[in-house]
Order: sequence, then structure tokens, then C-alpha cells
Amino acid sequence: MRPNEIADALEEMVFTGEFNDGDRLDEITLAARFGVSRTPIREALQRLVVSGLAEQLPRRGVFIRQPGPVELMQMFETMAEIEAACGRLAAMRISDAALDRLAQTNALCQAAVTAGDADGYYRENQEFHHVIYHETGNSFLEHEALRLNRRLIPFRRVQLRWRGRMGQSMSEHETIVEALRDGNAVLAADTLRAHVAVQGEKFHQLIASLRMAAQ
Amino acid sequence: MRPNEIADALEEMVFTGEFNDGDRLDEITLAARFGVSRTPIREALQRLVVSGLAEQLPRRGVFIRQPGPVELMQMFETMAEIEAACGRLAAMRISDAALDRLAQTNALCQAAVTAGDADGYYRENQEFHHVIYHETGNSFLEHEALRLNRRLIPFRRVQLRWRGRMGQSMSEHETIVEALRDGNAVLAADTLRAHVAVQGEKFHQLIASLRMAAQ
DNA sequence: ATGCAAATTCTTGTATACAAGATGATTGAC
DNA sequence: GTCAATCATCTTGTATACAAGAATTTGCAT
Repeated sequence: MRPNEIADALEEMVFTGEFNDGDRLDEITLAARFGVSRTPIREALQRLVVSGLAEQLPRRGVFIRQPGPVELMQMFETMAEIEAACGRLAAMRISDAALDRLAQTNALCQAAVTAGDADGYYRENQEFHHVIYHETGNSFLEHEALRLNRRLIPFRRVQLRWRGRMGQSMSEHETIVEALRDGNAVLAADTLRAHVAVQGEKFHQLIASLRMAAQ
Repeated sequence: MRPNEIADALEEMVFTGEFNDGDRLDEITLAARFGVSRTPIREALQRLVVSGLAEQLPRRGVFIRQPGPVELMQMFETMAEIEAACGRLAAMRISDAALDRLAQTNALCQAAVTAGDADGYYRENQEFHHVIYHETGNSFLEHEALRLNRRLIPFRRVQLRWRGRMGQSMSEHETIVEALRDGNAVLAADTLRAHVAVQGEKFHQLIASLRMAAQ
């Protein structure tokens, strides 16, 4: 197993909650677990640290760093803004083929909602957003959006299981597709922002206001 | 010298154009240069690769990856969107103290323009933007903005030396401060977006500048 | 002379040995 | 009995040795 794969495996383990916040990633244990020496483990750990999934304390070790409520809110807010930006750009550049693809994805989403298939909904929902990222025509932004999206996957999954959320999300998708078809950049951006930001915006504003006022 | 510092030093060398696109970062040479063994060099290189400043080809080595004209435009466009997002959020949350700080920074900017002090202008301009990032009250977004800002520094510096750009930039700053003071999120976002996107729209000049900077 | 192939050399990738610092345990003093 | 200091042990960090794959060079044939 190569460092890349080890890093991916570790990332996956962080995402699936196999590690808790503050857990130390012991090099020797991991080396034994993956059947390699400490060297490739250390390289994999470096990647986790740079990705922000873990924290390194000199001469102490590498520790899992799961985001707390505040940071999570901030990450969702950032994702909302990035998605809004993607919507804005996609509204100006999206192809007819991609619009069809979005409509098709939405139909599959609707079917999943009807069938109560949360995993299916989740999969098509991801596809929906990935298409929008891609249709910005900006592969750098697309990459950034995918990166943050991926980071938020475990938390988004929980989010989508909330009662009534899938249905509401569906109708937002419809609005987004219409806005993109009309080239309505502002509506596409605003709807996408709200679509992602739903749960935390007001709570976050409270926290942010309190923190700013305290200074 | 520790891997962190080595990575920072290498990053700096990439930014200052000491390396050209496609240059191979030879482990042995770097080890000799920094007076350490290959091990910490390899860890530093890992960091560069994850940061996107270099590319790793298995069994071939690590190669410097300077953005080309197209990617550079995409990065500026992304920066413009992120700055717009920062402006939007800051308009809702900025403190009076920070507004004063922005006004003060603008005054120093103006003084630098009058004195023809490009470096001073550049420094205060950076401060201006950093304050806005911070006033989003979202330290995650702030961090992302700083990261991309930093990545674009070498190209932005060139940009700011264009004839007449400093004066135009100044008047945009004034508009931004007013929008923030009024809590006008849309105007703050749109002005900031345009303020940053100028470079991308005039990409021909950027290419020319890039060639000059690379030499 | 040129093109291809084999072998040498060089570089990366991995394992291991060693150094240095941190943690925890044990022993001694109060 | 408790607290502190010192010592042992364990972990990280670095250097080096070794393995494997790439590139280059050299030699041979056309």
C-alpha cells in the first residue's frame, strides 16, 4: 500500500468517524496495521495535516481534529458562498446538455424521495451539485468546491436525513435549474446559497455577532 | 532547519520565481542546500504537493507547477468570488472599529499613491483586504481567502504596477467602505468582485507580465 | 552515421537504525 | 501519605542503508 492510498484510507477513516476528535495517530500502530514501515505512514500523516484533518504537535504526534459546532457552521457558510459563486458563473456558461443532465438528475432525485431512498437521493444530490461546479467552466473553482464538499460529506449526510429536508431540497433544486436555464445569475446564486446554508445561518450570525461584540 | 521551515522556504522560492514551471525539485540537491538529510526534504515536498504548488510523478520526482495563463485567470476569478462573499458577510457583521481601520488604511493608501510608493500601496492594500476577510466573522473563510490571496501575491504585485491601476483601485476601495458602512451587502460584494476580477479580464497583459516575472 | 537494445548509473521509495525529547513510573524526602 | 525529582521507557524526528524503477549512456548492428 502506497502513501497516497494510506492517506486516502486514513481520510476515509476520519470521515466515517472511526477516529474521534483528539485521537492520536500512532505511527507504529498504523505502520503495523497497514503492513509498512513508519516512513510511508509519516508521509500520509503529513498529507492529513496539510489537508486540515489532523493537527501536528512537535515531538508529540499527529492528532485527529474534527471540527466543532462553530467551525462546522463556518464551513457550511463558506460552502454556501462557494456554491453561490458556482451558481452565478454556471448561470452564464452552462450548456444545454448540462441543463438536461440536471433535469434528469432531479427526476432521479424525485424518484428517490418517493421511494424513501435516502442513499439514492444523496447520490443524485451530489451529482446535481457536481454538475453545477463543473459548469462554471472554472476547473480551479470546481476543484475547490469539490474539496470542501468532500470535507463536509459526513455532516451533510446527517443533515439530509432530517424530516422533510429532502422534499424542501427538491423544490430548491427545481428553482435552481430554472434560474440556470434563464441565465438568472443572481437567483441561481441566492437559491444555491440558501440551499446550502439553511440550517446554520442564523445560529452562526448569532455566534459571530457575539464574538465580534466581545472584541 | 525543520521540515515546516523548509517547506516555507521552498514555498517562498516558488513565489519569488526562483523556480520555473516544470523544474524538478531534486531531493539530494535540496538536502545538501538545507544541510539536512533527504527525509525532512521529502516531508517538505509532500506539503508543496498537497498545497498544489508542485506535482508529484511516481518514481519520477516532484516538479514545480506554476499556473499557466488559463489557470491563473481561473484563480483570479475564484479569488474575486471569494472576496465578494467576504464583502457580503462583512457588510452584515463589520464592527465600527474595523470600519475606522479601513478608512485609516485607505488614507495611507492614498498617501502612498500620492507619493508614488508602490510598495506602501501594496502593503496597505493587503491590509485592507485582510481586514475584510477578518470581518466576515468566519475564520474558516478568512483562512481560505488568505490562502488563495497568498498564492496570487506574485501575480498581484505585477498587476498593481500597471499605469493608473492604483488610482482606480483607490476609488473602488472608497466605494467598498461606503457599502460596508451602509450594510449594503450586494454593493459590497459586487464592487469587491469587480475590484479583484479586473486582472482576469485583462489576461493578455497578465500573460505578458507573467513572462517578464518568470525571467 | 543512425537507430535500437542492453547495461550502468542515478533517483525515488521504503526500511531500519539512531538521536532527542516527552511521558510516565519509581523512589526518595518531607 | 503526598509531592517532587530523577530515571526508564516510549515516541517522534532524522540519517542512512537498501530496493526498485527511470533515465542515460554505451555498444552493436544495420
